[in-house]
Amino acid sequence: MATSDETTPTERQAEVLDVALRLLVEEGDALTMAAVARRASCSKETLYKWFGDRDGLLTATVQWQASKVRAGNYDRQRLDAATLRQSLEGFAVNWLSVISSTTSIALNRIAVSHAASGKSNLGSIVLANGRFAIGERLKPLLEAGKSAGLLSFDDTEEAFRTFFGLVGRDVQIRLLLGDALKLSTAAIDRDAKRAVDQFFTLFGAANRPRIRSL
Amino acid sequence: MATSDETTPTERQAEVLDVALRLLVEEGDALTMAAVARRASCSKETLYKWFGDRDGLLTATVQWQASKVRAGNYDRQRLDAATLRQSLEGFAVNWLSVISSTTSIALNRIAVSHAASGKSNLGSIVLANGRFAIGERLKPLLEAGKSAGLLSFDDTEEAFRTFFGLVGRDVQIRLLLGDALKLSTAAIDRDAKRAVDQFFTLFGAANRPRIRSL
DNA sequence: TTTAAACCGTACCGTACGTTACGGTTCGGC
DNA sequence: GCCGAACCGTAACGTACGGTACGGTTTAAA
Repeated sequence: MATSDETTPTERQAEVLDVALRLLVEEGDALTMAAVARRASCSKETLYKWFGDRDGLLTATVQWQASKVRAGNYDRQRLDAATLRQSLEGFAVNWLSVISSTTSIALNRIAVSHAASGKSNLGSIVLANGRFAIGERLKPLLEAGKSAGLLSFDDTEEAFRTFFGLVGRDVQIRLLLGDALKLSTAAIDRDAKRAVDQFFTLFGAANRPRIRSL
Repeated sequence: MATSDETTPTERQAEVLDVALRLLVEEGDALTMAAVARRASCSKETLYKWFGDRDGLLTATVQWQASKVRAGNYDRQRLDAATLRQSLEGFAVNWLSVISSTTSIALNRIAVSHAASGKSNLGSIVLANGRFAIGERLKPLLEAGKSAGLLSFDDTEEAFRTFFGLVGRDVQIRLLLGDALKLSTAAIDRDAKRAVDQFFTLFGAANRPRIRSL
């Protein structure tokens, strides 16, 4: 399940991976080894030496992007209602920003295509660094909120999945399918607040806040 | 935006499209014209005559599947709370069943891949017959619920998108990325009820029901 | 200065597949 | 029974691209 044996690339390799990433965003799966070599000013022979084959290059590229995104966990000291709300909004803003970025869209598309023929594990890599990574980072916060008497739920995983749904809604599938949905940072902030409000309405403990009106 | 000029296929063409559909589910985008011809016992020449090129065949196949799925709209007479809840649960069950079906997964994957290179409009077709079709069918029900004093919201579209998020959560993206998520009909029923409960908690009018506990 | 490894650029090979061409067969209309 | 349209099966063409080979160049250690 973990993203195993991803050895950190050298500086030159990182350059190549950045080129591959850019090309992946521009051309999607139509990316060719020749194009990467040309743009990165390296030989195809080197590409094959470093990454084995095309799948290896794609895998390394996806992992390279993932390694750039890992955000630090929120530490939870002095967790009051305001802090919890703020942290949740932070997660929501971050997630919406990620899934609406051209990079995420391109990578998810590649991973989805490859998940079809099971010929590589790009799907699990993206899943592990996206949906599941954010889950593992968010769940401690939810449980802290529960311990602090701010939230109420039985199953942390279920609570998280609902949060996930309230935040993402139809955004990711629409973007993946090519809908020209535009998310300004203002819209993202608004959506994040709305999602957190709704989450508190559903899972806020005892004295239900209802601060903002819908 | 509409799925234009989809002329209904002849019986023989429908056979071929069914073969293509089956092949698409089995092999994803690795489907070849030769494979379709072989399996459908028709000549490649005929395929090209009927569908123009590979993209034409894929497009026709996606539209063919879409034409099979169109469900009738729910008519809303005597709309009380129980009926509304039941209708919403019906929508949720239906939607979860669709997105977790192998056919939907395969078609969405194809559409996502093709949306990358913008070389066809499979993405918009799938979107129009999935996310947007269900939206157009559900929104009248939501508005009827509002008129009947059972629901309370300002923006129907926003209310629908929240419903969409509560129902689908992380299911579709996980399945598209190859996660081995299994949804039994029992689990679908449970999820549908949970989503509708949550929806009523968020948008139920005035005297908030809270029938089921979470 | 020599030398070997790493690497660049380019040419080359093999193959898969979209697309076209064509001979043979079926079938409905006359 | 004759004809042409539609269609089947197969063969052939062209090309794009993954993968390999190789000569020339840089780099750095000995």
